[in-house]
Amino acid sequence: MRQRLKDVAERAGVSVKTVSNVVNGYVHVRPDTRARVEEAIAELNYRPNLSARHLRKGRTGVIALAVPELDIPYFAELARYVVIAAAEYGWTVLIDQTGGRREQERVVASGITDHLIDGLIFSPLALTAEDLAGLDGTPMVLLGERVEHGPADRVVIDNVTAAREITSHLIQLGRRRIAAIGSQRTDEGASARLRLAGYTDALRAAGLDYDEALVAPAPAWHRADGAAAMRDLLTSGVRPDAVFCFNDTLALGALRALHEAGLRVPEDVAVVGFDDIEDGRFSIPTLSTVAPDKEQIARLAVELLANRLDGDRTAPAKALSAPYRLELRESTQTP
Amino acid sequence: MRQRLKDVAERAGVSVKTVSNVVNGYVHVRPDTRARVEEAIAELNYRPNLSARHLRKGRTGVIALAVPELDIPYFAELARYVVIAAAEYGWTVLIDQTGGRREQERVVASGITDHLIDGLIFSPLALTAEDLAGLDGTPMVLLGERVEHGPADRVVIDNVTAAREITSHLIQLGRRRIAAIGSQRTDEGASARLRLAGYTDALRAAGLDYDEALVAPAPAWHRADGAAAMRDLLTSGVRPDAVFCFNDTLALGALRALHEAGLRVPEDVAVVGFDDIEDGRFSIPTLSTVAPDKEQIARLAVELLANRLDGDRTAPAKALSAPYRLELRESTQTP
DNA sequence: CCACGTTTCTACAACGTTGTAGGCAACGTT
DNA sequence: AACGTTGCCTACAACGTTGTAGAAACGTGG
Repeated sequence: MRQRLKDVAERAGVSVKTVSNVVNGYVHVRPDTRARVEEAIAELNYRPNLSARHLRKGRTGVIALAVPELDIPYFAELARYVVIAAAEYGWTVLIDQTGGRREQERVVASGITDHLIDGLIFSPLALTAEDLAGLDGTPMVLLGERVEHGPADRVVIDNVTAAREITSHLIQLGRRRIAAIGSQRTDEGASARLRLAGYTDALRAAGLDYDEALVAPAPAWHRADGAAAMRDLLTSGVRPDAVFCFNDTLALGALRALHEAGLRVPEDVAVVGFDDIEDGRFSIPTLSTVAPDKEQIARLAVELLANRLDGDRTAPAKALSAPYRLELRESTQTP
Repeated sequence: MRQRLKDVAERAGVSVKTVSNVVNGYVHVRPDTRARVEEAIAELNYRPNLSARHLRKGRTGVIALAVPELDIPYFAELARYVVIAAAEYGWTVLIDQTGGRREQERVVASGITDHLIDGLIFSPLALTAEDLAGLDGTPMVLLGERVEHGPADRVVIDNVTAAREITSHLIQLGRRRIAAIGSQRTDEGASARLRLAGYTDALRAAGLDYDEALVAPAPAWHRADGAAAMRDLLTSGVRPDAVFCFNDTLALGALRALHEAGLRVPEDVAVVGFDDIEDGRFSIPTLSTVAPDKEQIARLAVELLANRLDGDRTAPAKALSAPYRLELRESTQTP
């Protein structure tokens, strides 16, 4: 049977409130009283009932992180850093999987978790600004560019510049027929749109023509999609000498398809990705990529949430930018 | 401002309890009353306060999944299936990261999450049976073999047989100098010990000598450890013609090290792993592996927890076994 | 038309916690 | 000696919900 403050109080011969004061570190408790209470706590192995505490205080000490899929490495790595950053604020993180489905995302945003959580860090794939409008509820921080003019705080990275830089790197290597993998309909992929913009910027700056045949769409950004898109590019006869994949899993799929086609990377085709997931450091060849500072993204998101919780809930939404760097590895560097 | 039952009750002109009855689907409510209440609920956008509900009911509807690291693909994939399986019981899953550190695992086991969770699914790396002894608290299901004679329900797979089968596969391919990567001190790696046992079983059954020089330890089971262990094997001069890595990330690291050494897989060295993570289906070459049925593992774990919650909490601990199969891919099959 | 069971609804208490208000000593100051 | 201040502690109420007990309204069969 679980012990309550009352049980501890009886054992220590004090009032319930005094035990509560000891548990909460209230200063005005005589040392010997404190000792007696602490002894009773230890003997009964008392631990507070969080539901009751939170009912009373109005805070739960739990925040949620909602991501499309946990087994997408980027999100798993991000989740790890969010858990670590949240721990510094004494928060527990509840992780929600939306599957990237708009309906599920809407449910999460409108607070399926109800009064269980104090705040939400949210990486939406399908949600729109309208879905978010008129949310009275839980403070929220959005990750990524999916919802650009919503009412919530955001953490982003400069996708356009990053995409331009990694594409320019390919151009500096002497590549001229640079394909892109991962374009999506504008209404579904904000990241795709921004990375495509950076790609075309870089081509234009170098005086290269934009060739639509070199841009391959990908319905999702999984390995299988990357492999399929690469195969399409190879069979269509456009003969790329480099590929910019809009994320690393696409790139790993593309590497696989190039391997199956008997092409060498980077000699025949240079490949770059985006995200810097662990796999890309050990793939064959290792993968050049844009490495967003995930630790920083997580930290900023948690800080924004903390400010929102403790500060002004009606202040205008802020967008913070996290740094990134280029990680150049074997898939672009001839040994 | 958040709405309460009381607000809805006033608006609908009924008692608080009637609103509660409507919310909980109690049958004896007149249709027109029900309609009035539901209208009021919709107008006020009422959602129940879970802390209060749980304080009253003694259940929270939240279970925790504790894993060493979320960015280890095996655990990420497992987490995904646990979330899905738990959803069928109406449970939310709170994911905890222990980092595999014994202290943190002990905290989780003894209930850091306190009254917040109804039960715990736990994949311990460092915990011992003693740490678990005398836990009065939360029902728990353990994953894996780390704690073999503890007081809690468990879901396991038959590691010894699986390891024997995948090793036998290497032997059938004609390999004779089969290395193993991933051995650990017995007090830290129960999985390692069982998989090593299966490996030696297979060698013995085929009349091959067990050569200690062919068994490489790995402090952790990450890609970097696999690569380092493989390099050690190659420089030590034992010249293996096959490697059984005790998990897939080790194997991916080993593939990388073999590639760097200029050796071909599978022609020079065949490689197998364990876990069947997504990466192994797209690596170069694709990875042969033991594929535990993760969906089934998750489902069984959730079912065990459900039985424990609804049924007899003092019934003896059960251990269920989940199926697996061999996935044979390029890293053992010459084209 | 009455007795009785069923339906529909309500009042009250309780879940375990903490904020508020206040009481009682002990102390120092006038 | 009277007073205020401080330290230490307690009683009470409230957070929002639901189980229990029971009251009122309704329907049915005699």
